[in-house]
This record gives sequence, structure tokens and C-alpha cells, in this order.
Amino acid sequence: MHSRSPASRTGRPRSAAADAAILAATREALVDLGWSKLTLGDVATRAGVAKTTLYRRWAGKNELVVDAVAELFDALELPDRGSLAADIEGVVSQFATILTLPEAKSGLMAVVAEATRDEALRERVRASVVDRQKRLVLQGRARAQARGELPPEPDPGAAARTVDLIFDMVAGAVVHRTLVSGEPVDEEWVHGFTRVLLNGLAQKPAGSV
Amino acid sequence: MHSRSPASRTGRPRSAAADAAILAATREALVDLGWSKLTLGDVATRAGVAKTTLYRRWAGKNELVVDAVAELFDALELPDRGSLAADIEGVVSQFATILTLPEAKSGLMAVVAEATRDEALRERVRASVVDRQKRLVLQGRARAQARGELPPEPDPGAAARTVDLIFDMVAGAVVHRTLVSGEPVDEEWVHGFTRVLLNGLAQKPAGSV
Amino acid sequence: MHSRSPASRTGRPRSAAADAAILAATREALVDLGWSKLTLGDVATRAGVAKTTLYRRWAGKNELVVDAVAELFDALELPDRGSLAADIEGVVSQFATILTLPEAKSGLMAVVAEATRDEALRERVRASVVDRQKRLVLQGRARAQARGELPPEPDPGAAARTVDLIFDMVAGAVVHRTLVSGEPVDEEWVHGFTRVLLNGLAQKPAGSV
Amino acid sequence: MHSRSPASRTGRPRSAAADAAILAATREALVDLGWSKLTLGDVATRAGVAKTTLYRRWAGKNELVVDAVAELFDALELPDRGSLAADIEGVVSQFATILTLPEAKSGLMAVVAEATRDEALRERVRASVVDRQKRLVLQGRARAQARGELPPEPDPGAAARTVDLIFDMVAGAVVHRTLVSGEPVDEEWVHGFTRVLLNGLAQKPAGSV
DNA sequence: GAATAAACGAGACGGTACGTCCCGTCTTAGT
DNA sequence: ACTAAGACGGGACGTACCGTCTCGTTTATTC
Repeated sequence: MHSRSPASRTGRPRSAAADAAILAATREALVDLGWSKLTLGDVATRAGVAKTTLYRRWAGKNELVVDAVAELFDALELPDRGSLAADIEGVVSQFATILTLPEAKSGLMAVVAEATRDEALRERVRASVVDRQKRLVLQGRARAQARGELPPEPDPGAAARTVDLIFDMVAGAVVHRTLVSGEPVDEEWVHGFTRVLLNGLAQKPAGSV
Repeated sequence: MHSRSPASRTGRPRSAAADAAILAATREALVDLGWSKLTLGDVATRAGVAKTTLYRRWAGKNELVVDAVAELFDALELPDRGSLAADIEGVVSQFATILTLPEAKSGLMAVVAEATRDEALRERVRASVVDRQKRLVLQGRARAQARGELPPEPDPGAAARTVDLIFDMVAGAVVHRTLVSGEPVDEEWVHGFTRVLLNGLAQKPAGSV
Repeated sequence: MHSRSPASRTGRPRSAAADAAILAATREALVDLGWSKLTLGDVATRAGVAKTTLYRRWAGKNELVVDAVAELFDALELPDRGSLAADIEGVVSQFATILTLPEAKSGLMAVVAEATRDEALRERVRASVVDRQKRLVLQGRARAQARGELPPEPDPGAAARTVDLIFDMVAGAVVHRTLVSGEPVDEEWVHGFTRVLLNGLAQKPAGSV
Repeated sequence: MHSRSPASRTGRPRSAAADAAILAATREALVDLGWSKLTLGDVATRAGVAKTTLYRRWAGKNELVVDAVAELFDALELPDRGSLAADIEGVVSQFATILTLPEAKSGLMAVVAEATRDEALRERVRASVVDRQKRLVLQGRARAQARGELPPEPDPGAAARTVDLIFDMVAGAVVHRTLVSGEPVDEEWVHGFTRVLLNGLAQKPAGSV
């Protein structure tokens, strides 16, 4: 998350409670104000913490918001509903639910926007948010293979590329639907989307289209 | 784009050249500074215009950036490559190319982020960017139907929903690939994505997968 | 006092009222807080002015305080009491009275202290305060010469050195009495001091001592 | 100078070396930074001491600087040059020399300025600096009386007032010449000043001037 | 020589002010 | 009526110190 000079033994140790308070206050401020009107001074006040304490731990607004938002996605889990399609529908719905939280949508898109000009930030987003949730795709595939719904992957390279493609498609579509189109991710949409995704993936050969 | 009080007949008319200069200056500033460090004073200076002139025409940074960025996407067109798959691949590549422009990615995502808290802004984004490009989906479908690749749509409601779904999937996946994953949208990825999309759409029944 | 780029004809002109309000607010803040606790933000607030307005006109706290304090000494004038001794006693008393004002003592000594490390500031103090009041010495001598109490000065160089010496002695003694010794400059002290000064100056030859 | 709770018999005693190191570091910092930019954290670092150690011994910056500067004036002594005038010229020159030290001028004036709003501080300045050096005036008068240059003082009250007046005049004039006028206290000035002072004091009656 | 108790270094803490930057508005004179 | 110029009131920035606190460690003195 953030670190200080390695293994300082002397001096007063940093308050562990402050970290949690700051991240919670950040999410609260995102709800109330949104990203662009969120100020670090306000976050510090909400957290009952001095501005210096905040700056001692995070380099700036972007890094802070990434950490605050990333925690939200840890709530995601792959439900076991008996079929791959049902499992996917479940996790897509969860994802959409999180994305409707004001603290998630306002913060996430803003840091993605900032990350277009800040390689370190983009890496932080990927590590904290994207890669951390790729576990869901891997878990889903493993479970489907155990059920016999999917064949084992012979080529590890192709398998990794497919995971990335799936993640781009799932995350991208849900984010676009929610934030750009501004339409609800309801059961019907989830069903339609999942059908297209799974059918598309099932047809390995580029076939007759 | 922006308007003035309806019947202003007297006085010096607004400079038409100023509009174009301001939008160009905005894109230039997006390239140099990114959204968050872009200031309206700087844009005015770059455009050789007083700050007052700028504020008389746009309400603020968000509105200005939407207009500046929206123009970029008008360059998109559906190529006629002989098959639906090839046409889609062409337009996806074009879209990805535009998204690699610094002025597009930095600006677009930022206004989407801002739009999560500003309904009027989201409407402006949707009108200026999203809906304006939906023509591509409609055009592609019409052409494919003319070629006999797709059957005519009997149900207009379902047809509209499918257009929306396709748009969410295409735009979402490309944006996610480019901005979040930070991986290139190369020929291989475009091919894989298009295959999944078209195969998925072709299999109407939720079938045996 | 302070200046901007020479002859700016365009743009909104600086508010003349703001200058006066700021200097008055500075003196008020000196009374309430003293030099070391005076903050420019507070002065701006008291003056009903934004901090930027203040910084646009003065480089910092020192320059501002010099200007604010210098105005106080413009109230000094040489009374015509009929004899040189009486005139001097009058002006010394006036000077002592001004030095008992909190805004004067707190501010004046502090800028003198700061000026020990800032040649430009020392020059400003000398120009705004010291040299401006040397008129009193010159005026006193001229009047005494007119009365026949003092002979005309044959040597201009020696005359200037004597003016400086007198100023150092008068100002130095009163300041020291007031601020360092912390004793009142009462009639008795003024009388004693003036007697020593005038008798000392009257005995041109280094005499019998 | 400073004290701790009266009867602390147990526990580690305070380091005597730390006191000296801190005062020396304070003077060093005054030279390098001047009073206003001197920070206690920096002094502690220079002294190789923790900030806590410093605060345990001095209440704040003002008290510390008074103590650091006061030591400088202990170097003053009344030379025996054979006549009162020569003795005075000697001590005035010494005083002026000390006042040219950056650590003296910057620090002394600043604490005098602060003392205008802090009675306890002014008392500390008077006790540590002023009264401690009044010995020079007393010593000079005693020596002059022994030589027969001055008559014995019949009235002790008047004598004390004269001592104060002399001190105000000497210290005041030298300080003003050095710090405000910014002119050197050279032999000529010392000679002129001493002549005026002694001649003035010699003429007891307020006479014909 | 072990226990005690205070001083010590280090550095985090809540807080205040700094001087700068930009906001969006206004007040000029000029086009 | 519009324009360029630039001052205006206001608010947040990120930094520097303040004086306090909480640690683990060191060092005399007292049992």
C-alpha cells in the first residue's frame, strides 16, 4: 500500500488506526464530494488526522484514491451457482453493484484518467485493482473445467491471453454500461451479455461468420 | 455546442475563429498537461484569447473538454471491407487509434469520471460522443443485412437493446484494454475480440454451452 | 512605497483603497498580536482583502510592516517653543510618545532586527523612516541659527556628520530608554537628556575633559 | 539560566555538555540563518541533540536566544587608558565590535522586539544583558573619581539616574549607528560622540545654552 | 549489581501559516 | 456588444515548523 524507509526501529511508530481512518474518510469524501472536489485537507479533517500525517503516507490524491477504492473490490467473490454461465452472471452482477457505489465510480474513473499520464499510477491501479481481481476469472475457469464445462488448456500462453481478453470484455462492458451509457445493469442485460460472451468463447474456430 | 441569448442583434458579434482556436488550444493543452493540470487561463493564453471570452462560451472545464474531445471521434467511419467481421475489425482499430491520442484518453476518461456526479454533463457526453457514434453500429448492421450476413430485425425493441449491448461491449473492451490494461490493441487482439463478439451474437439460443 | 510594472495602461487598475486598508489592518494586527504572531493571512482578512492582493503589492511581512510603521512617524513635527532646548524637548517627547504605541515598538524593532540580514530592507527602513525624519534636525538647526542660538555652519561636511550624530544620539537614546530599559520618557529624563546633548554640542573644542 | 524541579536526586542527570552545545549551536544558527529563519529543530540537529532535550531546558526560541546572545557581552571590559574619555572610547569601540557580529545584532534586536510584548522576556533581557553590563558605567565613574576627574556623588538617587541616562545614551547611540544608520563606528565617530557626552555631562547647570 | 528513574535519540502526531496557483468574476480601456 | 488585460475575493495546494507525544535505549544513583 505504502511504505516508509525499511525497518525504522527508533522513534514513535506510525499509528495503524490512522491508515484505516484515512481510507474510510477518503471513501466518505468521494461519496459527498466526488473526485474533483475532494481535497486532502478535508479528508484529513474527516479522518481526525493532520494533513501532514496523510502526506507522510501517500504521495498525493491519486495514490490515496486508488488505495481507498481498491479495497471495495475485495468484496467480490465467485458464487457457486452450478454452471459457468450462472457463476459469471453472479460475479458480473456483483461487479455492477460495486460500480454503482458513488465512491467507486467517481474515484475509479478519475484515477484511470490520471493514469493515462502517469505510468507509475497505472501500474498501481493494475496491481491493486485489476490483477487482484483476475483471480475471479482463473477461479471460474478452474471450476468450469472441474465440472467438465470447459476442456483443459493445452497452451498456457493462449490461456493467459484469453484471461486478459475476458477481463477486458467483462470489466469494460460493465463499466461502459454503468458509467458511460448510464443504463442499469439489470438481469436482462447481464443475461444477454453473458450469453454473447460464453457463446463467443465456445466457438473456437473463426467459423462461418 | 454552446449558445447565447437568442436575439442579440446589436453590438460586436462573437468571433467565430475564437471557437476553433479555443478547442484546438484545449486539445493541445490536454496533450501537454493532461486533464488535471489543464487550466482555463492557460487554454485562453494558448488560444490568444482573453479568459473572459472563454467563459462567455463555455460554462467550465468539463464542458470545454467534452467539446474538444468529441470532435476527435467524428473521424471514425465504417470501412467497407466486404464482410461484417472485417468491417468491425476496421472500426475497432480506428477507435483504438484515436484512444491512443493523449488528448483523447486523458480528456475522455476525466469527463466520464466527472459525469458520474453531474447528470447534465453525462447527457452532454452521451449526446456528443456516444450517440453520435452509434451510427457506426447501425450502419454496420444495415450493410450486413444487405449482404445477407444478418437477418432483418423483426422486433425493434430487441434490436435497439442489441445495439446498446454491442456498443457497450465494443467501446468498453477497447477502452479497458487501452487505458486500464495498458496493452496494445493489435491485430491479434482485434481479431480475437471480433470473433468472440460475432460468434456470440450469432448463437441466438442460450444453448448448450 | 511599492510599484508595479511601469505604466500598465490596460486591465483593471489596482484599488487605491486596498492599500490604505491593508496598512491600517497591519497596524491593528501589530497592536493585537505583535510582529511575530502577525500573519499576512490575518492582515488580509482584517483589511477585507484577499491574500493575493496583499502579495501582489508587498514582497513580504517585513516590507509591509516598514510601510505601515513609517506612516506613524510622519506625525512628528518640530514645535516652536522659543528656544532650541525647548524645541528639542518637544520633539523628543513626541517621538517617545509614538514609540509607546504598541504598533510602533513591536514593528519597528523587528524590522530593524530583520534588516541586519537584508540590505535592501535596511535601505527601505532608512529611506522610509530615518531619512524622512532627519528634516526635523535640519529644521531645528535652521531655526536656531535664525534665532542666533547657533552660528552658521562653515563646513558642510562637518555639518552633515553632526546631523547624523545628533540623530543617532536622539533616536538611539529614546529607543533604548523606551524599549530596552523599559523606563518612561518623562519630563525629567527629557530635560536631562536635552541638557547633556546641547551642552555637549556647544563645547566645540574637546576641551578640558 | 534555566532550572529543573528542585530535588531530583535519582535518575540520569542532565548532560552539562548539552547546554553548552545548544547555546553554541544557537549562535551558529543565528550567523547562518538570522533570527527569523532559525528553527529549534535545526538548532537541535546542529547541537547533536534531540528536540525534546532542547525543550526540556528552554521554554522557546526567545529564551534560548537571549541566553545565547547574553554570553557574548560578557567579553566587554573597561580598559584603563588613563583618562575617562579614553576609557569610554575604548569600551564604546568594544561594544560596537560585538554589535557587528551577526549573531549579536540579529539576535539581540529580535529579542528586544519580542520583549515589547512579553514582560517576562524583557526582564530576562534586562537582567542578562543590560544590568549585567551596567557594571562598566559604575566602574568607569569610580575610576574617574579616583583620578579626580569627577567629583563624588552626593545624591545617590541622582547618581543612579545619571547612570541610567549614560547607559541609554551610549548603548542607544551605538546601536542606532550600527543597525539603523548602518554606518561604521569608527574612531572619528567614537571621538565625536564621547566628546559630546562628556562635555554635556560636565556642564551641570542647564546654563546659557 | 540489580532496581529504579530520569534523561536521551528518534520520529510520528495534531496543528498553523506559509507563499503559490488557479478559480470564476469584476472593472477598466479599446475595437 | 464584444474584446484583451489584469486586478479582485476566495480556496486548496504541498511544505515547513511548531510544541507534544510515544517509543526503545542509555546512564547515574540508590537500595
